[in-house]
Amino acid sequence: MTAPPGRRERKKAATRQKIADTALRLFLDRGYDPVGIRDVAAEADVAVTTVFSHFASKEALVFAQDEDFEHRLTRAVTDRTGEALIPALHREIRAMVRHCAARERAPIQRMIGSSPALRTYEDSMLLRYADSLATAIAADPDRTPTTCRAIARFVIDAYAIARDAADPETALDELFRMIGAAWDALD
Amino acid sequence: MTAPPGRRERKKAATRQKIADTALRLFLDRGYDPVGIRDVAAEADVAVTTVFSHFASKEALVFAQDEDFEHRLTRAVTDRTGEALIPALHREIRAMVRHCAARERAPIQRMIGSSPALRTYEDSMLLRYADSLATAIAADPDRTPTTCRAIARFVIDAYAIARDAADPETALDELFRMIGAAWDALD
DNA sequence: GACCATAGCACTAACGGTTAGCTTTTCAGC
DNA sequence: GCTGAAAAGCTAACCGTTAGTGCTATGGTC
Repeated sequence: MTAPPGRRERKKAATRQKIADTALRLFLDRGYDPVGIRDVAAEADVAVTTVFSHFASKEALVFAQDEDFEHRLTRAVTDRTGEALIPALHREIRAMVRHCAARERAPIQRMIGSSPALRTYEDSMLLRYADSLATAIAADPDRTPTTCRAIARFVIDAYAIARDAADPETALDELFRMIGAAWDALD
Repeated sequence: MTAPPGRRERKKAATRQKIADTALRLFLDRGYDPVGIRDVAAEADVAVTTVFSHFASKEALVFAQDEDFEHRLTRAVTDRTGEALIPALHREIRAMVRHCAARERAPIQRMIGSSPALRTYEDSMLLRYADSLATAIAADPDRTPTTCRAIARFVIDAYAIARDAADPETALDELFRMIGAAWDALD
């Protein structure tokens, strides 16, 4: 994908990574709210403006690694060969749920759950994913825009609900049974 | 409900109303972003801290009137006598969509639509409504928590999607056909 | 190898939403 | 009227975020 990264881009990526790592370390160590942007910048040895040139907001620092979720979701729709839409999405969402339930993610999830700002940010992030997903689904000309938006949001809902459930995978199966029924009701 | 309001509470309510009215007037007049909290406070002739003692944030000023939506939704579930769940919710959401599509609301909707901060705030507000609604639905012991949360979020999705559709009422009918199918799939 | 356009970063200073700390006013009940 | 508490006020700050400006290193071009 990136044949000759070039020194400049490598340095840029390194700076970005250093900022993200430092921020996550400080957040997990002292808590999200008590650590200020100025603290992160000082610890990463960059200027405050540099932090904001790499990340749009303080909350974005926490979700720096989750940015490919959006692409994975849309590719799960566009790249499928013959497979039906709902099962493909089911599979992808299951992988995402598993990834977030990994043991190493537990402290991060706890931090997100205990900060209203982070929760709100994640919710709006997921809504943006739903919009992208709806666009991808709408490539099928048989479905109305309303239907596509609905399925997209239902799928995102399923992710959010299953992740917080006691038994995520079982809950996800149940949720996708509902989504499948909703999808099939459009004849 | 509130037998003797009392002078103190009347004055408090009046102050709150004055702040909300002033804010909405200034926002619609000069735009949401350009008008600061200090402008609103000065124009309403109160202190900045008084504004924040009545409203949790600047965005909340815009949605001061929509606070009974949450109660209307939960009551639509708890107060129904024999009526099935989904039709009752369909009726209530239709009323809410109609209310928001009223001619007098157009400038406000336009303002909300053109401000990312307001859009995000409304989205998180709707998610809170979904949580309340899920709790109300969960009063029926036959349904799992996961199912209740799913239906609640689907219903809120339907509201959000229908409101932005070209033909809101037709879209809402289609969306509730999907929700009904999802609901019936749980046997 | 020298030259230049540009991207990345730094620094200062500010803006705007939000809150803390504390005083003053206003109402309700005795 | 007196008192305790709620409401409102004032000041001053905190913190995320941005504008403005300039410096430096890098990559492409001659």
